[in-house]
Amino acid sequence: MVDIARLAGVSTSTVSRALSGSSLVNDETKKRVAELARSLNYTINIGAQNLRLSQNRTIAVVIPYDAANRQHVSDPFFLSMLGSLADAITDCGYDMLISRVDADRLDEAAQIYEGGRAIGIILIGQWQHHDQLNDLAVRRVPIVVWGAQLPQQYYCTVGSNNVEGGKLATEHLVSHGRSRIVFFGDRQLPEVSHRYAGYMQILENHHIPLREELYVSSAFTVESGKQALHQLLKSKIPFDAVFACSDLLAMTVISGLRTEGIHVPHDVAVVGYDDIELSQHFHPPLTTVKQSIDVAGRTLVEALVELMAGKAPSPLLLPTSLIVRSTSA
Amino acid sequence: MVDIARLAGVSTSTVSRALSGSSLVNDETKKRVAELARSLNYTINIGAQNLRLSQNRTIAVVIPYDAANRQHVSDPFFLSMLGSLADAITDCGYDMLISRVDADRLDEAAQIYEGGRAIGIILIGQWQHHDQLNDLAVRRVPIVVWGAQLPQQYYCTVGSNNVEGGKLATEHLVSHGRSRIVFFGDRQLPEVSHRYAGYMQILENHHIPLREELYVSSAFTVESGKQALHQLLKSKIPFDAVFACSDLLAMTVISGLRTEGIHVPHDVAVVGYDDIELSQHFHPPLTTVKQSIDVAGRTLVEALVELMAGKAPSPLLLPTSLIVRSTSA
DNA sequence: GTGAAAGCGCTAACAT
DNA sequence: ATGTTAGCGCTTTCAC
Repeated sequence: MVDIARLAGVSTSTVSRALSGSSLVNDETKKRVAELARSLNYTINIGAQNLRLSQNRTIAVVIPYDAANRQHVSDPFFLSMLGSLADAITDCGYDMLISRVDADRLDEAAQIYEGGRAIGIILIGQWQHHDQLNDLAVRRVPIVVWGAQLPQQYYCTVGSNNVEGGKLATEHLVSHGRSRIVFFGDRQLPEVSHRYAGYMQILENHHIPLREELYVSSAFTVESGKQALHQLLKSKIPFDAVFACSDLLAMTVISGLRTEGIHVPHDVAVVGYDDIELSQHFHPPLTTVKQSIDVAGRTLVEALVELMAGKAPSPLLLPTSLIVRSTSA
Repeated sequence: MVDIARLAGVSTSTVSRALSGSSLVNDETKKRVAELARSLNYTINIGAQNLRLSQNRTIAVVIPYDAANRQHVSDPFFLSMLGSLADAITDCGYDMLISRVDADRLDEAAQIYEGGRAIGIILIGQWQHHDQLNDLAVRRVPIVVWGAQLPQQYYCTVGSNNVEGGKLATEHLVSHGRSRIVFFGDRQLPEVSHRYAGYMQILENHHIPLREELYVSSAFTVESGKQALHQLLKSKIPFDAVFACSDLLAMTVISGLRTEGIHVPHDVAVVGYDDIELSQHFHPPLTTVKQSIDVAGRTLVEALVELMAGKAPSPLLLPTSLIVRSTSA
């Protein structure tokens, strides 16, 4: 900037004003400065500008990871969420910083905000870290979490209506005459526990006994899904349907069943969750509970913007819908 | 920082030194400062620190978008790349900024660097923007591009060996007795054109005539794939195999063929490209050319780090391998 | 319409 | 072992 000022024969103040389009500066000077800047490939230093203005246009997206398995992001739904957020954040004129933090040290996420790295945080992956998230909210860190709404919650969540999703899937299976429905997922996770609540409710409505042995715990990975299915088959517990907590898990289950000669949907009906793009191309095309990823991304950003504006957005529940295809008919 | 200094009864310099673990400061003072900082939830302001030290630990990942279709990131391979980069960048101790820029204004990417927003750029999506990328390199912007190595190239690329990939797929199909192999993709794109070159070469080796009508142009989207397949089927051109330029496209093709009563692999063999996670769970499990996403992410980051260190890393070609499953047997 | 000067939050000589 | 001072690149009062 000093260089431009020297070359243009004006002061840095004038250059600054010219570049920001201030009306106080002579049009001719403006033009001269603009040209000089272009020819020197000069761009304003955002860090310095931010410092001076005490401002910032960066939103951080935090993805916690388990220090134990240190597994990387691979679930298609999460990945799509990243894509959706990239678009939504860009569209709102913000920059997007991606940060992975140790799930046991979520408070580190606060430093991104408190250190001025970003003006707000979107966290994907609520897992079991309710208390840590509450701590963040109490510290007044502007944070919006993708996940389930829980009692005693001080932070803002955006998530799909998991109870409804659980009901939709279960009702559909029951209405097709299935009664031994395996619930496939990890109900320790808030979102999954809500889906399980929906599942239980529908069973109760239809006076179908809830069987603990039909609950199969599995994390959101292919590996975990394979193992869980293996256990289930080995146990010889009879079942005629599976409600899987993600499409990835549903596809894993269907593949596994197929290699055992069990036919989907004839022997076992399967319903997934998420409606990732590939689900419609799977064979058989997957019946699933749709969470709209586009809406999710936009809503998360909107909620965060509100929060940063000093308002207190209430937790948001996005509608889910059942997409009936061929794995359940 | 001023506050802490006042409360600790020392100067800001001492606080700064204490916080950075300088050996010049009394252990007792250090402890006092550290405690104060913790209790106030104080974190150093990275922006100011960067400004003062003229440093920066941020790497930008740029994803160009077509202003025309403004379609968002949705290809599973790209998305996985994002995940892989997030891990690789984090592991190297850098922050990751995601930025979408208009594909026709790639020079805007330079501002991310020149404006001090990031110290280096990884660009995913070379498309047809060879010249713009060269301009960036000439401007000495540290940039590494995921894509194909082209003649007259001044920027550094990392990409899989697309010629080899094309050969692998085609050789495999030919060796299974297929001779009317549809090439499914957009050969305007550098990476795809290399795959096409490999495809042509193998046909020539086997004295199989190259037929222009077996080239089917399709972008990397489901929609585009559906349409292209529709055109192909309508044209009644006979074919006994398809080499699709992404797994997503391959799955789209297989679904489309199935609804027409065409059996894969009996009537038509299909080979995809990428080996995304879902390919093994597809039915039938997809034969495909694997690009290792983990290696890709790490390699991109390594190349960029070298580049930033002032070295001139040569374009890198990652090996590909054929994963034979059931769509081609 | 333009310049001089102060300061955003931090660090590193240079004192002491 | 600690304080004083200057300055990273920018914007903005306040003068003129």
